[in-house]
Amino acid sequence: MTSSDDRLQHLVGTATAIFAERGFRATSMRDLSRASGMSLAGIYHYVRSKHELLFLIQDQCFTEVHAGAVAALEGVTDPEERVRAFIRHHLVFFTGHMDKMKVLSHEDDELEGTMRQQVRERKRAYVDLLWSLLHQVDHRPVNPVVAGYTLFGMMNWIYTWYNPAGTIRPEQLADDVARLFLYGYLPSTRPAVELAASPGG
Amino acid sequence: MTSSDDRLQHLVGTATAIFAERGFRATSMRDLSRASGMSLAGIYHYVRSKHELLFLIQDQCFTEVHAGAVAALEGVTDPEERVRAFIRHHLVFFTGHMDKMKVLSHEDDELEGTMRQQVRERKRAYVDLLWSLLHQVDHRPVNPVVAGYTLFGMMNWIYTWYNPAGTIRPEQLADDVARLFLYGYLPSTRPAVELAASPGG
Amino acid sequence: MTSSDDRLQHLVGTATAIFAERGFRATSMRDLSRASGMSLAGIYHYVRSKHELLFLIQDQCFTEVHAGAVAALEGVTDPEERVRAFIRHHLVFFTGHMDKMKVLSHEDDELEGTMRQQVRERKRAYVDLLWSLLHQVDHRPVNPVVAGYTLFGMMNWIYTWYNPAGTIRPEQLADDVARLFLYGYLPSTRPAVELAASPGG
Amino acid sequence: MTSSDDRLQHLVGTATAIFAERGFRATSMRDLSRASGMSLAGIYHYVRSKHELLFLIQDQCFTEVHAGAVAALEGVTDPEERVRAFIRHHLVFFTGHMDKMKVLSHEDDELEGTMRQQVRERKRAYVDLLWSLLHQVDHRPVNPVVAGYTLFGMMNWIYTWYNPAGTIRPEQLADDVARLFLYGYLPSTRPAVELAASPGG
DNA sequence: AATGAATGAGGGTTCATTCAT
DNA sequence: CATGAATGAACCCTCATTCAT
Repeated sequence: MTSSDDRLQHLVGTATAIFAERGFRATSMRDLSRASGMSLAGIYHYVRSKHELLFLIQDQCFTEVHAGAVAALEGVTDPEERVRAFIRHHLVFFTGHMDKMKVLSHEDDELEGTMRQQVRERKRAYVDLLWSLLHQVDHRPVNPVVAGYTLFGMMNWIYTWYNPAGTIRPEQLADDVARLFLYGYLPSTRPAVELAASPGG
Repeated sequence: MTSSDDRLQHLVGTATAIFAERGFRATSMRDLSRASGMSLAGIYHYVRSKHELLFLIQDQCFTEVHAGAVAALEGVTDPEERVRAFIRHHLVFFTGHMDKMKVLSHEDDELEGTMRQQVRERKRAYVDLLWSLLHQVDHRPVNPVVAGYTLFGMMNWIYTWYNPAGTIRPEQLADDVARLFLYGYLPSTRPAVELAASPGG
Repeated sequence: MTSSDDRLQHLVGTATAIFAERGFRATSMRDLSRASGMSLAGIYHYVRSKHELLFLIQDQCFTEVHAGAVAALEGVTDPEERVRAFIRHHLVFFTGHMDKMKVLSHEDDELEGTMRQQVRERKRAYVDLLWSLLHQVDHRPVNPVVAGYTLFGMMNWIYTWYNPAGTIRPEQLADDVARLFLYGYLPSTRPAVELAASPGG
Repeated sequence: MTSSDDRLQHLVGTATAIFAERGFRATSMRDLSRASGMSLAGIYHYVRSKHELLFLIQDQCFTEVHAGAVAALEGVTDPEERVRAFIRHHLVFFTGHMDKMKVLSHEDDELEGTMRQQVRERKRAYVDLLWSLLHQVDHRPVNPVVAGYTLFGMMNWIYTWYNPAGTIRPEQLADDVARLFLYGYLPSTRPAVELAASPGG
């Protein structure tokens, strides 16, 4: 027996998959009807509009990652470790939900009015969390705004290339990204070498 | 007197702006007609379809950045410097053409058939160029695929947040990103510390 | 209360009339909308495309005439009489459905793919029926293919000139055509033979 | 060097072929432009409209067959022989010009106004010619209108099935049709009369 | 709760034709 | 003569949504 709420979640899940695959605009309510097995009119019992479906996806997802990140940070005290934990959680979460990630990133601009606002707020809360973590770490003098967005870029861009069924494991991906963000692509960096070399060799 | 080619370029330019603003699918040919000042049917003298317009934008743009990158690398021999030059060119170019960047990134999946293929090839050539640069630099043992895509993520994500009219200058942005990618967010000392600490660790 | 099927048949009927009057290509879906009293979009609830409407007309009609012909032949054993029965049925049927006849004849080449194929098959079954009747009658040594097509020409051409509201009754038309096909325009023929055989010639 | 008139005739010829193949309505001026090698606007130097092109085809063609029929009848005095001559000419002419035949038959209703009227008159003259021939032959008591249209049906229907490149020679086709029309499909009868008449013939 | 039926608005594209050059 | 460029009107069809049942 499926409850009304189950049916809504089934719908939201189907929508996530199809929006991710085809794009929000390119998906018709008929597509959703077909894919979800619900009648076209039936969908409107659970949702006021196509846009509300998108809203639900994005709202739920931001709420979920945010809560997940908070949980992942619990007990971690070292600032650098906390950044690493955030990165690891973000990537493990989204490599497991590539479709949500795509819908979040790609359909970022489709909502309007109240829905838009609420999603924006949820998103801001999540972004602000990373922001605060970055501030608490002793860092290279780069623009912190740039650093934050850059890190999100590193992580979120994976929706364009990462294949969860491929050889790269999510944890490994997370480690690589964390290492790249924290220490950079070059080996132990030049300054470090200089420092290490100066006193005792 | 405007030549036929000028008119086409005007059209492509208008389309780039509107596609970037509203998205390819959300833009109607009537929108383009209005914005370009050409009649709806007149557009079809220069372009076989709405998709061809997208194709022209993407094809031209990839051709252009690729040529620009090659030019920017000319005379630069140090491997690390070459990576930096690539990053700087990419970011200076795209901060000056945010709309193109958005259309390239956001409408990456709209084309089909031959057009898709050709754009894919142009893109590959450009990506491969960065790939080769990364290989020639002595680097931290991270998955090179991950490193390349991650760098593109850092750079391309700017279409979601960077405001060319704001306070961050393109060159400064480029420097920050390059530094972040090459040396990481943490201050240079850190690896040295690890090294120093290892004997006792 | 009109059932969904009634509405479809109403639509098919309207389409038959207008396609016959104006031609398939010259008829717009808006014309059909106007004439049927259904909204433009509403039409697409019953039919996938304008071509499907044409398909339905042709498919139903060939199915109908074929069944009618088979019924008309029932119990008729004399080969010559069977040919006559076929002719009579064909002409009585189509003089009563001039619009269908026109759409069948005039729009014979508009369909493509599966629809075309299916209509072709239905048509072939009907034509083959006449073919077999002609073979079973003792006949003048003319090319049988020519004879068959010629007879269809005699009958089908009426869509270009026959007026059901005029003075010529369908049955009379059928008799005339049957007599022309079987005995020819010139007198003599069988009576002539009888005459020749008679004593006083 | 091609004269202006040659160019027009080239255009009319091309149009005939394409109208026959695709239908008048389904043929665009661009199709004609492509097929004729003339520019789209250039066509309008020779012709006021697409409809005028159809008019020229039909007008010329009816004029031509009519003149041909008159010539074919010259010197033939026997009424029955005259009917046969008409049939033979009609079929030999049109098997050699299948495309014209199709355009004449299939696009019979496209013209309007003066053009329509003039074509109608030319057609009437030609039809009346057959009419008069049929009246002068001693015939079976069928409705003469029916007989005339029926004969045209026998002959004109060939545009739906006859293949000039096939095995049936035009002359043979003409003989078969003439025999069918004059003597009918059933055997002998008639020859018996001829036999009976021969002693004194 | 669920759905078949219905629709106004709008989508991309093609058309016959005109006109400046 | 010839043509590239241009366009208003119209094409078939799809859309998100509503409503009677």
